[in-house]
Amino acid sequence: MNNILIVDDDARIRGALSKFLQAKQFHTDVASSGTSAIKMALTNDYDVVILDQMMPEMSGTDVLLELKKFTPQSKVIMMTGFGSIHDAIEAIKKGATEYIQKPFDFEQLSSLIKRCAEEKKFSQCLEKLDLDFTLSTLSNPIRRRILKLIHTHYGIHLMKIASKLDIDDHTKVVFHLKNLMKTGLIKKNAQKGYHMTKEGMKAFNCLNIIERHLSD
Amino acid sequence: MNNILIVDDDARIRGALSKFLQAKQFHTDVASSGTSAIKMALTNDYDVVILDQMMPEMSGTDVLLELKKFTPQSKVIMMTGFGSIHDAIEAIKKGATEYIQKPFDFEQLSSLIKRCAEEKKFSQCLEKLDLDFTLSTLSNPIRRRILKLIHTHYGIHLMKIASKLDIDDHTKVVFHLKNLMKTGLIKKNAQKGYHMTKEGMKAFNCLNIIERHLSD
DNA sequence: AGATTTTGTGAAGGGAAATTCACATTTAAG
DNA sequence: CTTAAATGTGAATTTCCCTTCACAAAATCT
Repeated sequence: MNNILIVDDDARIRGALSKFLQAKQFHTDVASSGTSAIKMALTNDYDVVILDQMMPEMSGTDVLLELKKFTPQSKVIMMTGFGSIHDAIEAIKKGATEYIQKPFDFEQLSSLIKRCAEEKKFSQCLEKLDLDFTLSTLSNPIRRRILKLIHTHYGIHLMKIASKLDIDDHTKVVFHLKNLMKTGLIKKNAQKGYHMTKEGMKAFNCLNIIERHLSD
Repeated sequence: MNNILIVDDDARIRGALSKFLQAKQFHTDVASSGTSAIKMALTNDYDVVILDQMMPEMSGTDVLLELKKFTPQSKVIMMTGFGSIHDAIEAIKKGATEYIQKPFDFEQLSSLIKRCAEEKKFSQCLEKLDLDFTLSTLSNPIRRRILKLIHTHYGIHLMKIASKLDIDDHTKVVFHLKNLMKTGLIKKNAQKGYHMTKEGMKAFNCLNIIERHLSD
């Protein structure tokens, strides 16, 4: 079920679009102005926003820019007037995902929405992959300790890590080191010393942020 | 194996203490001045620092204050001169974990160290519990989505969450909600609506910070 | 009151993560 | 060169997280 926001000053279009898309199993909200659209987008997290270019007060482009600021993850389809190719290109440049020229076939819009929703789902997956990896890596206390150790002891070796962590079975440490390497947070040099990567530093900073944040 | 740092300007005491404690299976480093002690503490993460009160340049108290700034997790035992109860009390007030009056029985110091090391292990457990819980809670993408949802929709109800997340089996959502409640990130009001706690807000902010951090 | 929806519990099962063990290879030391 | 220490691999096992299912209690609707 996708959340759609329809923004148009023309009540007839709003109504017709809303009805049609609901029949297509989308969940739709409507807004009659740019300001109300932004308010709704702030609290409701829409997958796709369908935006009329020509509106009094705020133009579609203005609304688009605001939406990109506050809810950049939402996909935006801009509805432009017939023949205004220029407007359409401008909208895409400013971050709209798609555009459609009035008057248009509702079926055409529907497939456009589907494509946008798919795209959104996909880009979310990509983002979440990183976050998932980082968080699940850091959620293990042993790996956190290893990361800290490697941070303070550049090029530290396996057995040194094991002894510092009071772990008898070195293969256990190997397991977590592999894990950290697989996620790209640390690397091993030719002398088999472990050191952090750029990503590792990022993750390490994240850890510090969390620790500071949670302990105040 | 505990890491101990011995700080004393008197070489004889340093040597004797070091030898004695090594025989007791502690790992010991020595420093002859406050400044070198601080440098070592910054890179080595000692469990217990044994600190002489009377030293040229930096007094033990000065060193103590610096240590508390940079490595607050280390426990500090202050060695004070005979009869200077006042110094001892001041040291404790300023954050020393224990004190011992010169001249002292080495065995006595050894048991003091053991106690400190235990205490450190314990306090670390407490800290890490929170961090562990929070991180492992946040490492699950469903729980992250629930947290976001509850953030934007104060007092949202179970089925609403399930439908927003496109999850058919509500018991799955219940599972994660319980999880979030157990870690104290969210609570349920009398009307069975879910809302965030202070801790939840903290965690939520952490998440946002991390997301920004990882995506740049 | 009866039906339906919402909310909740507990047990069973799948599967990934982590630990342990047995053993191989490489490197360093005497 | 021999020995010992350090490093590494793969399989077996355990543990823990998550999902699913069957079902029950509570709240809401008609």
